[in-house]
Amino acid sequence: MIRYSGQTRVLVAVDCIIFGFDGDHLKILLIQRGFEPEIKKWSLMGGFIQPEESLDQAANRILKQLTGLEGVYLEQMQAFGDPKRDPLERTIGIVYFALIDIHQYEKQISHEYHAEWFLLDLAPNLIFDHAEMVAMAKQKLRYKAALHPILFELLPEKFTVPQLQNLYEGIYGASFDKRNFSRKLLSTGLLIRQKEKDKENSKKGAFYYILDKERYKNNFQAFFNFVPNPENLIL
Amino acid sequence: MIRYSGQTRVLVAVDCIIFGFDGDHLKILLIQRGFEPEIKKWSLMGGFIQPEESLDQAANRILKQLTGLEGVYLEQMQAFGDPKRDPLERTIGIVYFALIDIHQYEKQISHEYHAEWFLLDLAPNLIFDHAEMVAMAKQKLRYKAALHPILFELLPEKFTVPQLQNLYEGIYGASFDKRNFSRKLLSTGLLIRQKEKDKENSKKGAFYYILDKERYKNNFQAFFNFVPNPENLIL
DNA sequence: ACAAAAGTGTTAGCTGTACACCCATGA
DNA sequence: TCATGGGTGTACAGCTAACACTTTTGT
Repeated sequence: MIRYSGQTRVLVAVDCIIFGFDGDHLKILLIQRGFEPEIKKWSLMGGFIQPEESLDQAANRILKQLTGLEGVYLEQMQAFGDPKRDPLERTIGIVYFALIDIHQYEKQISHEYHAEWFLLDLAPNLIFDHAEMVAMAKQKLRYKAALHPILFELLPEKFTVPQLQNLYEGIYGASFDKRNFSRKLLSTGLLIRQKEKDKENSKKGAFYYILDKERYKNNFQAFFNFVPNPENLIL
Repeated sequence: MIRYSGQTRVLVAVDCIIFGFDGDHLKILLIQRGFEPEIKKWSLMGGFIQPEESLDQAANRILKQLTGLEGVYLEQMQAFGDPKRDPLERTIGIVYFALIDIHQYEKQISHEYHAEWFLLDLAPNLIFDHAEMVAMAKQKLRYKAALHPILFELLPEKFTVPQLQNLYEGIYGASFDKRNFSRKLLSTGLLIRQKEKDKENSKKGAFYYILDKERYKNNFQAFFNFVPNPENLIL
């Protein structure tokens, strides 16, 4: 087979930043690396790209290996290519970030990787440049969530407005007026109120809502303004 | 040297989408590919990553090779990794997009690559998946320019408000009210009016402005709303 | 009865947008 | 003097944000 001559070939790894929300805090799922170098240190879940798979396929495969989940929100973020980022051998790292329902994950967890959820702001030291990747993903999530309705991906199918508000408040480290929040949210027309209430978090109970998937798809690219005074936030 | 065993190494190419604005239309700079496969076909400017350079360095090198320019706006966009995207050998393509002042380029052009500017919507057929890359870059540019003041990068140091409005109108294929446009723009405080006027495009002449670089840096991450009715645009 | 969280309505200020006229100049 | 493009002000509508009270129910 003819190939390009005189060029260096390198490893390409796909790393996944997996976000989850436990009801109070935003978390990321980390694993203990199973091979040298840096064995046993905390790391993002990743893997080398295989000969016959695309980048998206690799990311989905890696996510499934760890969480058992398929069809979740997964987006390519950025490629990292410092020549020294992996001390053993040059590796280009292509980072994806995923938003999953943390409770779904708990049902299907694979224990093979010694994975653990960490509070986003209290994560342990990570190998290589993974901390930089996580920092960028956090920025990106804030940025994107301010404009597009992606945070639903972190919640179960049925969720309440106060839960969603908690999530936004957690992500932006700010508190929003609940009347304005609820009005803005419901005015998108993306939510369908259910008959049942969530009685776990209050005596009165809060109505469950589900996403109107059709409208969600159609409205995804529209600009929203889910965060009051976005110019005051550090993105 | 110890290496990761049993893994496939692949080529990594960096491809640059170079945008320019001729005063009326948004254009991209394409080259005629100089080697097989697909020799002589139109292509983005690209090159394989070298052993000791980072991705950003590679992109800057490639941009400089073609245009002679340094220090221009350059942003990593997306990695493309379909296993069959290059028929000769598997190659991961990492795409950057650059915004340059087309007139600067003309001063420093390298003729080595048979480069030509094409109207964005009338570009020729491109090799591999380059057309997909360009389509994505166009979307991304529209998206980003609606929120951040990046289009200055396409203009000379001194520019007029009508020029800038032309640029926005070209990019969004829409026409904006000049009173509202000018007010919105000047209210950002990013522009400093000069004493001279551009007399080339009108008898009365239009004041030149320059960017307040300090404020530009500080305000870059703030949200703007440069495009009226953004929800009507297809991004 | 009381504590705790859910749910809802009004107003004032601001921002976005529509719209029309005068100005400066070269031909 | 006229045609061309540059520059500006105002008014209305819609949105954002600030703000407080009632409802429900478990204990």
